[in-house]
Amino acid sequence: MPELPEVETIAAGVNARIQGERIKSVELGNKKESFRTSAEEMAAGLTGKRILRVYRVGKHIVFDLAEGRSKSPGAQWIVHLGMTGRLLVASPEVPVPLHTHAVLHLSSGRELRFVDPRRFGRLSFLDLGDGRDSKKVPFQGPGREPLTISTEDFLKLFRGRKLPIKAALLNQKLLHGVGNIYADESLFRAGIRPAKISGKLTHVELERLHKALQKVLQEAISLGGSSVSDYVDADGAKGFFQLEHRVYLRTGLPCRACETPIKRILIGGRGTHYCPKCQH
DNA sequence: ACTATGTCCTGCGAGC
DNA sequence: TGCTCGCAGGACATAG
Repeated sequence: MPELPEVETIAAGVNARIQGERIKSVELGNKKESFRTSAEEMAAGLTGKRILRVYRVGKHIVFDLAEGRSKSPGAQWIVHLGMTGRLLVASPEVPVPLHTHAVLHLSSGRELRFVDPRRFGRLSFLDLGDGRDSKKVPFQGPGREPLTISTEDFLKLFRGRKLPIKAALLNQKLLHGVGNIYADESLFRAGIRPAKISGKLTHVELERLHKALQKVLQEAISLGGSSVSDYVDADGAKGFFQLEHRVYLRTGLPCRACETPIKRILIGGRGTHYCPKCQH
């Protein structure tokens, strides 16, 4: 489940490998659910464009694309990895994995492949036009960036809400980029029970959560993210943050702080892990 | 305006 | 050993 730190790692890895390359041709699969923009429109839009830059917005990977030698993006390719999506840069002789839904043939002769067994991932193409149409704005993501949001704005997002704080953290329209791992991990580090109602958190608790979330995300980015199930970054290397998990998927194991067994409950249908002694 | 629930999809592991 | 079955979850549609 690639979340913000994993997507950041992958985007940086892809950028380092293919920045500046031109997309010579495109092959798209027939699994319609993978495409938010029709395959025809996407293939036509991508073909011939140059990749200016690859970066992360929320859990999305954004490719800024330009025509010819232009340095301003006239279009964007947006990749959401869903649960099991992967972006691989490979030579043509490397066998194409099962569940490959898109292949971009690049000017270097290599291929950028989008592989996604579960098909929760989504590809979209955004035409930005010549920059004069105010409706054609660059992709901004559904919510606010957790790494840069101010404490004041963070407090506003969660005040007055009647759902569990864990569910609120997962809502991408509030903060984008936080998923199940980092929701659980940040709540542990802030000492807050995941089932606690968002609107009942005190000012102090929300400040602690804001700090804890930013810290845990930054720590994870510096370790290359978590590789819990089938996430592999652009190098094919795995991240190491899972070694730092304090509660996520540690049901029944002793809390790293107090040795109380970690509990697992369901919140909004999601597995949720916490320490009953450290979190209140 | 919010919040809750069901759905999509494949791989994996438990259980027989 | 080999099979079935239930579960995992991010985003979105739909319902309340």
